[in-house]
Amino acid sequence: MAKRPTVYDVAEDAGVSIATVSFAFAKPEKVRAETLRTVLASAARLGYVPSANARGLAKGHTRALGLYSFDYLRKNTPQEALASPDRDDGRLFPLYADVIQRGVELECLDQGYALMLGAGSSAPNRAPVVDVAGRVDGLITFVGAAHPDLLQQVARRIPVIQLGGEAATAGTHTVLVDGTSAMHQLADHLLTVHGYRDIAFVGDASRPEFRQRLAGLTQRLVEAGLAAPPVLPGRPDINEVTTQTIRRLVECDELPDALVCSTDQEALAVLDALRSAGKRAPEDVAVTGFDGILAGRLSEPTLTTLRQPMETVGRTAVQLMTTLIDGGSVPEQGAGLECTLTIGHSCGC
Amino acid sequence: MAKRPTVYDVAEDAGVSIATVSFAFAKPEKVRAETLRTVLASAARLGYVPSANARGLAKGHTRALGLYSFDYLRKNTPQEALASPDRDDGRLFPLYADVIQRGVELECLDQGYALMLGAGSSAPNRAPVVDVAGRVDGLITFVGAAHPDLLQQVARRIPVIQLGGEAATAGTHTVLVDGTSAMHQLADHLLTVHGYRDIAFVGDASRPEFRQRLAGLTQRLVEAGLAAPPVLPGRPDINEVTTQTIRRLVECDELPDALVCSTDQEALAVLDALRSAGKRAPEDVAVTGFDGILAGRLSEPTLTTLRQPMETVGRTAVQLMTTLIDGGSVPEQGAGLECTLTIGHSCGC
DNA sequence: ATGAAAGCGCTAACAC
DNA sequence: GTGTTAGCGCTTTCAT
Repeated sequence: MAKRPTVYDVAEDAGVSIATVSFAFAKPEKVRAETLRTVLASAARLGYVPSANARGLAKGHTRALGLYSFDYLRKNTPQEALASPDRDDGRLFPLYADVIQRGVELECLDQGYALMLGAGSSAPNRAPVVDVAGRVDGLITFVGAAHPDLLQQVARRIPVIQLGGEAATAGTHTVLVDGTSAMHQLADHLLTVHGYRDIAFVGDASRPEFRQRLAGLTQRLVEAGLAAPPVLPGRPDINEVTTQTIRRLVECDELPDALVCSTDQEALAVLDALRSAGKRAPEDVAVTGFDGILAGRLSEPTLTTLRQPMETVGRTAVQLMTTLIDGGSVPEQGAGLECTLTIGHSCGC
Repeated sequence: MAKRPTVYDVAEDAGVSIATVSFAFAKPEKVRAETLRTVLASAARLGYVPSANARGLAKGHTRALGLYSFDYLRKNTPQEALASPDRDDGRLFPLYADVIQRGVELECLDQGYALMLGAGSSAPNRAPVVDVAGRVDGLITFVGAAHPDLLQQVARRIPVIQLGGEAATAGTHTVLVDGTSAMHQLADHLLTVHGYRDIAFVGDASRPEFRQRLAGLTQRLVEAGLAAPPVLPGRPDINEVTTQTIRRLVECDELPDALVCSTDQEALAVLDALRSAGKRAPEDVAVTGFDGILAGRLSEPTLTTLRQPMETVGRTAVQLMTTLIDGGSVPEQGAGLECTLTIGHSCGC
């Protein structure tokens, strides 16, 4: 890495000015063929690689998009066997966020944008979200991955799109998934097909998707003349919490007809917890998830869940972003993308 | 995105110099508490986000790594049913490269680096690999994803590490996987446990991993007094090629005892092709793969394969890279990482 | 068609 | 502790 050659080096070597070197790369047609050859030859020989930093600085944009995600979503949480022997450690893969990310990657590729990945906590202090924001023309982030204040700050500089949640931070755009109507479908299935009446909700109230999903469920239960579902604590990232919840339920012999979980990860944790508590799903209690991750189709029993159009979410975000960057305007919240009720064995079907 | 505030704006607003603003962020302890508060307040109010481009330019590095991969590996190739209903389209996921990428991502996160993703063809012309190379402190690339000449050029500027292949381009480092000894294991299994004698190899000779794997197999066959295996054309990215190959074999009634495929994707394609030709594995012919992707564990029959430590490959690359960036030195080719023989049903077990 | 020169936003000496 | 200033490497008028 001795000396990174610059335009100056190339210019000198080729016996032209730096402007010509620049043009040779940017607008080859504006340079005489002869000169062009000389310059390109020098560049190749010297091993010239243009600095995207300098270019970005000069042009005011970088042709790169940023994707910011939770760090805890990406950490490895030890899990049960089905948790992919495919991996060196225990984390389930691919998770919800992984598939969305894939959509983002693919669409960036298609649109000719580079993608900068970053992740971190949602702590309000010097967060890395600003770090990635400073490098790109637009920032896509999972709802809740970064502190709203920070995002709002970033949004004054570049377009910001939040993924998969409801409600946007001011100045920010959102790709919506219709969690409410999705839950309606599930509730209808549980109520009508299975005739369950005693239904509880398991989830982490601090997660952004929680409220909407719970609301959707509650709505249908109430419409059916039932009480709002009890909410049991669970945390997709800390199985222990879920385990405690289930143990308590089992010890008090208070298992409901069905445990509707806020996410698939949560549901899988519930399935594990039930198993170790000596109970079975769906015989002793029905269990459902939300998201439609791969692991849910491999679990025993297979998970009844609401499958989100994950890749589409990612691709849509990038499409909105490029529109925004090109000066176009898009509604702050697009129509919510639809989820698909996917029936597995865990609901009793 | 009206006006992206800069250090100048913040400085003016806070009534200090730009140097103080810079210090406030870089070395808060070198600034009087009072001043610090003022500056930070102004920055927050103005929505100041430091430009990583400018910073990178000034400091000479970016704290970002680049990962460059095949575009065709990431495109969607329509596949058979098992090809993951989890997805919006037909591509298998996660593939070999996806899991390695995950390892890279995770390790970057751990080390505090941002990750820039890029992909493209291996065409020698204005390739995007240079584009991502220009933005980062180090470039990790899949063997064969970028043209060697280009890589060599890039390597004069920043450290370059190639993934998963043998042989490095000059000036480049490599994370090796020991494909040869892996193939030995498989060959021994096929030869000893199953007693197969008539073994053929299926793969794309233009792919970098091809040679090593074929060599490993050939070696053992020859040692066992057999002829070198015939090589049948297949291309992991174009099922049609594999289909043709299998059809021809079946029509001529020349199916060998076993078809050793260069990759899992190839093996899955072979399985499909056999099925549509009315033949079955492992009854009519044994089939094996290489890589250990998820889809191979979900296929029918499950695939006997050599599982690469994919996540470890990715993490190792990042570790080498940071060592290199910090001025350390590492051997051009580390010891090859070991693969694990994973027995499925496709070999007849 | 090519060159000269003025920034782009930030960091890092070096002064004060 | 804070301000001045000279770059970092490239793009881009504006001349020539």
